[in-house]
Amino acid sequence: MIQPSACPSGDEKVQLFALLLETNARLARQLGLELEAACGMPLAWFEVLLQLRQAPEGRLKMNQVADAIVHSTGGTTRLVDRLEVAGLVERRSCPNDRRATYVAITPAGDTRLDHALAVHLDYLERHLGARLSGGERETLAALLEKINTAP
Amino acid sequence: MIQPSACPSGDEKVQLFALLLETNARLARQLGLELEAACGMPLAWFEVLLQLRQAPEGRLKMNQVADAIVHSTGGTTRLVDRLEVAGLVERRSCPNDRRATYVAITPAGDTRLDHALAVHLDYLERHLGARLSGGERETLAALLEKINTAP
DNA sequence: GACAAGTTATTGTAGAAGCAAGTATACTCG
DNA sequence: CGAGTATACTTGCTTCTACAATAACTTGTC
Repeated sequence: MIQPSACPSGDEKVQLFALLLETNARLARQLGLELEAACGMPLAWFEVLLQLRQAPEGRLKMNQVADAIVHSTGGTTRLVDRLEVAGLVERRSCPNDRRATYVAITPAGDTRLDHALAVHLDYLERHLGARLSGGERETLAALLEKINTAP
Repeated sequence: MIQPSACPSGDEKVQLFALLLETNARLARQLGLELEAACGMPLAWFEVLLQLRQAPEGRLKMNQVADAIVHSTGGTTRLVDRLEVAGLVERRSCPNDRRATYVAITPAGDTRLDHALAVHLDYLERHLGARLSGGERETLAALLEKINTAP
């Protein structure tokens, strides 16, 4: 034990949190670099496209995108702007609610996402697949889900 | 299953990765807000101070700080600049290697860190403590360690 | 000892994200 | 119906971070 018990910086939860932060940062950084190098696509773009593909009809409202990727709405507006300029995504008006706008993945976006997914899967195989068994990955997913449940 | 098997976006590892990203982003954002509100301290400052306290003699070299918090060295230079202006940290020359500079936590930094840790522990109790058992936290930590091991 | 190659930190510049304010649309209730 | 409130997005501004180039120093080799 590095720190005496009077000092809470050695607390088990503190360590766990720090570990989570670090693991995530390393994975995200590495994947981001590989994605950028291989596809010219920032990780944030990939996240958006993936969320759109998984959504019913391949589209989400702006605020749903923001929530899914945990960005502010302002940041999401600009992010979608860039994706739209790149032609990977398009805005569509929402007939029921004229305040809202849908973000839909385009065919070009679909193609680019396939390419990015190939890179991503290769990356995951090397990092998650090689280091964790299938059972371990399931366990990890279950634990993260538990943390992620709304308060 | 939402997507047919031909589409790898539903792949188990892809989902796991997305979940990791999301969980981390939510926790970091929430903690960052609470820390900022209660202590006027950004999460990045907290991370640096915590790493310094845990280091032997309460100091690290710049590049060790950068690695520990997963920042670029350029970004770390500026981050330490701000911490130094705030008086929470100080730079010290390294006698053995005059290229390197130590970053050491100051008494003021120690005090602020204690305050921030109180907020942090309260936060962790609510989010990790309440949602995961001690055994689950251990398991999670072990799995993250496995991922985190260098290639 | 001196040159080459590698390491460590800083700086210039650009891009991305957040917050807060602003605009437009929808909902609620008297 | 109309005033007031809530929601959805955008925009202005600021801050933070990364990348690349640079400067200072160390190490290895001849």
